[in-house]
Amino acid sequence: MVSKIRNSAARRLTIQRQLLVDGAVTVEALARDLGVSEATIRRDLSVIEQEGAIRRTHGGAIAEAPRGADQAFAIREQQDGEAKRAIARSAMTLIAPDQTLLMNDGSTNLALARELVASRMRLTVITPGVNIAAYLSESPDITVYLLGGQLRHQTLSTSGGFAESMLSSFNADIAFIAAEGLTATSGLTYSYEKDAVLAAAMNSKAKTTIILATSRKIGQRDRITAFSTDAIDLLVTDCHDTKHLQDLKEAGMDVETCATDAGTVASLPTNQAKSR
Amino acid sequence: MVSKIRNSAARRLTIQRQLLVDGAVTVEALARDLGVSEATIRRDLSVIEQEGAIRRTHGGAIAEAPRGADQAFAIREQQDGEAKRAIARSAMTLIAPDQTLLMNDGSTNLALARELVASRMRLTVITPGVNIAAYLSESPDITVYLLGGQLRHQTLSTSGGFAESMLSSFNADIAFIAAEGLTATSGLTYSYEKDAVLAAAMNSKAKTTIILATSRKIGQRDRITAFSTDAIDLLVTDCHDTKHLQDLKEAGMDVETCATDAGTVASLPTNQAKSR
DNA sequence: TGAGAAATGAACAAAAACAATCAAAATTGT
DNA sequence: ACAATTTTGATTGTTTTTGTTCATTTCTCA
Repeated sequence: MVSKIRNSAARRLTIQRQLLVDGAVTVEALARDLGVSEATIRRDLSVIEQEGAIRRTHGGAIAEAPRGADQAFAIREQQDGEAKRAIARSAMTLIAPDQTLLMNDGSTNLALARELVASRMRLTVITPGVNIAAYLSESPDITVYLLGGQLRHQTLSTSGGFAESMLSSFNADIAFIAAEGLTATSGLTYSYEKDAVLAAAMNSKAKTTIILATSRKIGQRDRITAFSTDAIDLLVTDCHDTKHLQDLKEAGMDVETCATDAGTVASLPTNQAKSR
Repeated sequence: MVSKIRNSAARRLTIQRQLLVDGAVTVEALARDLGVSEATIRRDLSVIEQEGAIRRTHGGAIAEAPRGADQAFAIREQQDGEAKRAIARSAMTLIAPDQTLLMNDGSTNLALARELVASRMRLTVITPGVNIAAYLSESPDITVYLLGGQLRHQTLSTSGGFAESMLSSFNADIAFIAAEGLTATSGLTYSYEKDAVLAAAMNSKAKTTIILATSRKIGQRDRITAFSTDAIDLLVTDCHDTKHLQDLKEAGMDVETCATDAGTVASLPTNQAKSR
């Protein structure tokens, strides 16, 4: 789908970028997307491997786990990368220039961050996610406020009283909230209390609340409910499971489903996903 | 598409602009779009390369300072890395387990963060620096509080009212403050107002204030003074310039100088992983 | 565990891009 | 307007990159 890239260095940068985003690439997909032969891709991967930062595998390559301060820059979606991109692109249509957005932590919101930067829109974003904030701050068009608080190293995001108190100063147009679980009866749920509390606070500080959830999250119910479905203005998802969607619609929720362009990242090599 | 540009300087500007936007260009496309021969484009690229900012490649060129996600791969090796490590190791001797530390942004404090993680000491650290916080959060022994606020992309650190107000809740044992400039008469100085204000706030919230400064910073005076020398409990530096040090000592400051020579480094058993 | 499929690396030939050179065209200074 | 200088485009031989083929290795799954 990407235009043919005939510049070897630029092509390698493209590969590295995709590795950052998806964490893994396949020789086959790269050769198809970049319009070159698989041999060329293999040679590229070898070069990139020399420079560190990736590890070659059969069928492709995976990004090395970023260490130390570089974690903050690593934009990576472990799974459903294509679905998350599709959701993010769909969500982009809801955003107007000069708006103020809230975004909580989560890989779907990372995907949205990429689209925000690409859009060159002037925006203000408030987020507890360190990697979302670091990514967004690279754009001269986006003003980023990072919510303070204790840093959880698993997610590299802040939460707790400091974050909530700082959040209370803001008034946003849209809150983009990435779900951990969403059901018609239990609403939006998380497995950590502080995530749920912060999500609820975000909901109350934005005119519009939009939930982003891959099909994996729909029907999932975690321990703590952040808020119920009637607080949700819109759900953007790639889920096409009619049963679940029907339930959610009957709970009074608007739902926007987006197509994930099939074929693209159809088959990632299976054995390498859990490398650490 | 583009009308034929007959002015070489204007054409080069067009090329540079496209490099800025797209990150990469190809000789073929430029020759077609600008209506000149490929040889001309190659000459243009060579000229632009001389001025820096781009790197020539087969097939075209790419922007030298890769933007966006690519920065993650380019871990900038910092100036005076050896001196900063030596200062950080020296500062480590001043820290006891279970203390609460304040650390402002700056590469010397990043070096200190490495030592903190390596030490396996139980600590609490409060910092506005995103990369310092991300680095420290790797350690299970360190509790990290990230100060909230607007994120400056040059330094990837927060500052401003939110950070100060959050900071006011903490009471720390030691504030490690990385200097931008330090002189006996003007005290600790910064080029940005908000950095200076935050440094002053840190000073007031810690029992002990320790300044970390490489020799490059000593004698340097920037626009804004954070606080004067009498607020400083100790200066840790690699500077051996007797004149400057004498001035600072006369201003009532304790000074600890550390050796940076390779010999000293070898004798110390710090085997930090230096992971890359 | 083993057969079959997929992916890999090496070798080589084709294609693309390159630098160097030189002459034509354009620009500049007088 | 004219000569000097710079810029440009075409041609050449050379270098780099790419695609293809094929023997070998690795993976899959029955």
